[in-house]
Amino acid sequence: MQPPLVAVEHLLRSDPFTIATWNVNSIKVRAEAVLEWLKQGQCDILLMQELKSIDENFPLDAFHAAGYEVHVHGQKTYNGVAIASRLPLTLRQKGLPFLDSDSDKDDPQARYIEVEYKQFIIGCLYLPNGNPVMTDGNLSEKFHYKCRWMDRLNQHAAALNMLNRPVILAGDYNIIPDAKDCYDINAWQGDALHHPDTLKRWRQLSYSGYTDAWRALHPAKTAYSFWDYQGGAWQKDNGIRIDHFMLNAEAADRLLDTDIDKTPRGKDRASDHTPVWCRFSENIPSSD
DNA sequence: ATGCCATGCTCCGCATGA
Repeated sequence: MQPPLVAVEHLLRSDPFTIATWNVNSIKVRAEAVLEWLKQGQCDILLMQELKSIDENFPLDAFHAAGYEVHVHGQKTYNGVAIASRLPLTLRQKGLPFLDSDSDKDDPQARYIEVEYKQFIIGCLYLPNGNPVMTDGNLSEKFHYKCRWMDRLNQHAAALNMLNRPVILAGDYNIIPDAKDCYDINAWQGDALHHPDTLKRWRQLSYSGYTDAWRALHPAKTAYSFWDYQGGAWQKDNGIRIDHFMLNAEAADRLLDTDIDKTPRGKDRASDHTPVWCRFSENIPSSD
């Protein structure tokens, strides 16, 4: 009589859950579309970037009414990140730690927010674009900032990985990892999204133990998460894959599935990005 | 090399994005 009870108990203890990341390009303009997408009921935790809003103007009431609590790290006009969740989260921090070599330990750009759900640590990030790479024959301040920001992310990712907990670092990385992640990589050679200096830092994140979840489960596929508003990029499918889930080993072991939901990008007044999601099991799935 | 398109802010042109 015991075995069926044990099996049921196991299911109750390890509910799978889904995290998505979506650069919404203004929460004010996109709130309705985001809530409509959440209403489908498949997303438990949504990581958002490019709110372009201060904390006070985030449409909290509408998210609460839909059953989601929200942690916001906003900023006027630019950047801004938030995490909406129908599972109970604890806020860990807003902003990334600085490097010892950073002379200025201040950064007004709201690009990182981190929470935990049970044993999972979840970071939501909006990595700087970094273009133009050059100004007046020298590497630009914007490109330099992107490289420094990636150094800060990598340092923080390595520190989190020491905790022996599942770590999920997801968001708009503004990195095209490979030719397969682009309609025409030649058009992007030397761009800040596919530049030797930023690709090197992207690889450093892999070397320190983090895996690109979507690429791991779709090794030979081409799919995109961003299509420019300009030049009919969506209609021509001139996209790039720049929104990523990077998972440490403990998180990768719990990954059940991942994909990109193209549907929102095809709607009226869409963001130029579309959601990418990952489904996780709370415990490491056993093969028996 | 740049515009294309979209967004926010201070205004009706500019900065930013990728």
